[in-house]
Amino acid sequence: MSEEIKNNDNESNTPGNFIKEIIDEHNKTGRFNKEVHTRFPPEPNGYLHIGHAKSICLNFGIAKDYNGVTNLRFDDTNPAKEDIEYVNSIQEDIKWLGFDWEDRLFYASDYYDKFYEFAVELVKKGKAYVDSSSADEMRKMRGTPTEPGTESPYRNRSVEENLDLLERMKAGEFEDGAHILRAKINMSSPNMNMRDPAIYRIRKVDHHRTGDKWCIYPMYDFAHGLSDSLEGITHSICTLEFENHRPLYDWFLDELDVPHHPQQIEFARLNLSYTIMSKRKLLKLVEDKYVDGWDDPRMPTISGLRRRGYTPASLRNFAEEVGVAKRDGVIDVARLEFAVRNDLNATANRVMAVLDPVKLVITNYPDDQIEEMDAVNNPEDPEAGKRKLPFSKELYIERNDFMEDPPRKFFRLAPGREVRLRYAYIIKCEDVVKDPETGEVTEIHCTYDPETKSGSPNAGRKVKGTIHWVSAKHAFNAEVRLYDRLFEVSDPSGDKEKEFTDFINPESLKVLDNCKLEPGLSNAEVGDNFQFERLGYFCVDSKYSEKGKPVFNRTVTLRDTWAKIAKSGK
RNA sequence: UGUCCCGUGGUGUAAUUGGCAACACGUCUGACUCUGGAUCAGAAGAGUUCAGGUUCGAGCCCUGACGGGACAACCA
Repeated sequence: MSEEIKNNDNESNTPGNFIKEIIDEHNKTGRFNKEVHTRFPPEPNGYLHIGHAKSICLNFGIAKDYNGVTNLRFDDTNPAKEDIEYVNSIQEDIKWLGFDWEDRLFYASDYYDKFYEFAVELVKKGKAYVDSSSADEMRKMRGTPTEPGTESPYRNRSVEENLDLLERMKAGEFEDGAHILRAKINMSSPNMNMRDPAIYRIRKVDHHRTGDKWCIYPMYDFAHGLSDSLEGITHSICTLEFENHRPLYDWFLDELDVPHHPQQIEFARLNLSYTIMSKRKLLKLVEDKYVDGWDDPRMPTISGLRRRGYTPASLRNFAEEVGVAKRDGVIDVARLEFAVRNDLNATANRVMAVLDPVKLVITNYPDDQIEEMDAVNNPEDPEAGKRKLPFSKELYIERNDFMEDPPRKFFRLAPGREVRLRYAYIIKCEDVVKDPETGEVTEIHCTYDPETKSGSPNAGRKVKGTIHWVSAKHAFNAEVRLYDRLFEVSDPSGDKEKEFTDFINPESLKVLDNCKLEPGLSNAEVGDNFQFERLGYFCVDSKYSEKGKPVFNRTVTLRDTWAKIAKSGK
């Protein structure tokens, strides 16, 4: 009996954060007499990344917490940078993440007519003017953060003249940059954003939605708050760098005759160690071919993470775990890796895969005998059932599961030692065959103990190690791609002397083309996730796989305490 | 030399709105184990940037310092 938790209907019941405090306060005072309404407002100028995922989870999550709704709105006010390709990929990524904007898909460009009317209203109120200074002149007149700006010589044009000029700007009479519409606020404001910011600029380019209808386009600061207002957004959540823009956001809504004034709230964007998030830099990685496109499995893009094998749930849980605050910080990628492991551990079927094979011969096993061994698909999930694994005299095992001269704490195979072959027998290493030239081990000869078959009554004998294997004659040969962190330093942008590309991890991708997998894996399909026992989680690559010939990507390794011991040298 | 924001274990978030700091990741033990995975049990680790003040009592309020960040696109 624990029904003591009291809950206001309009109060959240998930862990607190500063945004919820603000919303709770609004609900208490009745600032908005409507449900919580948020929006996710990407500019369609690139692919979404894990940082956007945080924002998506936040916006949709907060709304859901309060029984509200969320819009998807493309902030498409700069046609020069935007493209339909991005509006499509963005929608795909949000859906894949598991969020639904239902019928609330909007574009800032839907409001271009209204924006123009608002601009006219501003001009008529004497709150905006057309400036004919060049961009360069304007920059000089803007001053610096510590010095006030100076007023433009065009600042006091009459309303009539401004109206006329604005109309002719719209009509296409002027070239790009000839004139610009500015808000008339305060050139000596300590907040640079208030020094007569631009509202409309001339851009004679086609827009991916409105075509050539417009040649003047609104600026973000003008368009964003108005879009929010028109859509009835209550809480407009954005990142910290817009903090100084809030007075301007509010100014437009105060000056203009709008029915509704949303609250802008800023939070700290996601920073991940060993990861780059800047769109410009991600673009460089793609353009200069450091990676294999926006969806390269090493990219922090949602499409990259998807191809890497990350699940939507793992990303959502990650976003939930890292929380939200105003303090800027860096999240360790290890947490993202934890999130996938955690999800995949519960859901991914286990399979046997030998990535770096060396042949193992069981000398006392009958030449042509084949046994079917029972293997559990997922010990975490009884529903997942069992499967049969063919076992025979010649097997492949992982090269690094054998050492001729093992260090302390090495529990695996070595001359004279016993290990268990998972789901099969205990074997003992009797001999090693080497290439006379290179000295490389080419075959390991073992004997098996027939009494120790997995599942049999006498199987109980304990040995120190268990290793995985694949029957040589049944093995499915496949390509496996081992991905690791793209950068070898925690903060690739932290060194002023060097380019971030100087820190690319040369081992971030290893392609292995002679991997021996259990036969059933030949049927694996895109979207399947597996745990290769003792190695890590792998998925079927969506780009290089062919029917019947899947290529596998390593999503993340298993936690590996042996690697840690080996590395520490003890 | 301006304005705004931020400052809690290694990292990230909490702290019933003023009642002697909790959770997660990471780290380290140990148990268990046919995955050196998972699981289980436990440990170490902050007295909340600093200094004053208000208060019976401050991480929460006030003042000042210090530290970090944002702002000078006709980008978003």
